[in-house]
Amino acid sequence: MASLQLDETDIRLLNILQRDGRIANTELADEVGLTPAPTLRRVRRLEEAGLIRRYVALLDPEMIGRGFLVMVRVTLSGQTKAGFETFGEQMRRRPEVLECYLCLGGTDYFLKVATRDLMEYQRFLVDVLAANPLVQHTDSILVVKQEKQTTALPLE
Amino acid sequence: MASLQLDETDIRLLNILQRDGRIANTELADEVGLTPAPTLRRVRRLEEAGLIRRYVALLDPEMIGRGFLVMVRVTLSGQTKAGFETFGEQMRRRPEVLECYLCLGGTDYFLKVATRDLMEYQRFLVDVLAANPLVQHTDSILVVKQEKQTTALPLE
DNA sequence: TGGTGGGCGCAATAAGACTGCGTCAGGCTG
DNA sequence: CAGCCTGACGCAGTCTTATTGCGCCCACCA
Repeated sequence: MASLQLDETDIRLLNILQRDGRIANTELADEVGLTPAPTLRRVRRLEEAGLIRRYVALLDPEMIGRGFLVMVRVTLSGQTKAGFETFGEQMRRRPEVLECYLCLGGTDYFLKVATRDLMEYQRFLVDVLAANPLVQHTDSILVVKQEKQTTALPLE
Repeated sequence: MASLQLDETDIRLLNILQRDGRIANTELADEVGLTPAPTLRRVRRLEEAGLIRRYVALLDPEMIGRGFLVMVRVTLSGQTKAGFETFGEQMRRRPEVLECYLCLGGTDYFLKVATRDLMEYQRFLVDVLAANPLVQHTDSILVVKQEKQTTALPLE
């Protein structure tokens, strides 16, 4: 895939869209100093190239009962291919697991889990992780305060 | 704030918008079986209540040179209020730090860092964390594979 | 210096976003 | 039980955006 040459304007478009994914094209055009037509063509080009992967709405975790955030380090009992595949698939199915990474560095898997509160997390820990024969050990890191949380990737 | 009663339709709207934040209101209306007018009114209500916090574009990390992901556990040298505030502020300013949490569980801070590659991460580790007098110890967990990564929170 | 490709703005059309208004169903009150 | 009130829906009309064809211009190449 051609890595797609990005100019100054493309970068500004991407930064704006990372901040406000639903901005009207006309306003987007104003902000970058172009007319709507070429602005839209640029955005479409970025979407089609796959550089813009998708647009999403971000909800308030507190308001929907997902304000309790925990980072979990998981060590599997054996490092087998089937074990890895199974565990990954299991996590993919769990709605409270927002992120699941296979890792290096003394930990097999790393999870970001969102629940309503400690009690609900405890249930997840006991019923899903501890009860899982693939899991040998876990280490839960409870989030007390979110200093920073962004989906916007820095460009250049 | 009234916790805002959500019915079946609201939940469907939220799930759709978490998946596609830029869907046209007319199409959204079709998907939930309403006409565009009340659909738009519901969405506005969810936005104004703060339940929908914002809309964003998600970019492809690989394509913009941010494909190398590391989870970092950071222990500060002293647990002082000023130290915590300073460190949090410093991380907020670093573009490669996507997330920064103050934590319980044997770790003071937890970071999610995105760089181009190992070399760039190493620079961050050495120049930003190791060189920081507030930092006593760090533990880097390199992500090898992303099994799951979503911004969509499960509803009810 | 004429040829060429890429990207821009213009302008017209189609599509979607908004909003005022009348209607209807459910819950509550006299 | 009938009338009242509230909330939410769909209809229509208006206004704003999105989308696309087209001609123009500039930079680069031969």
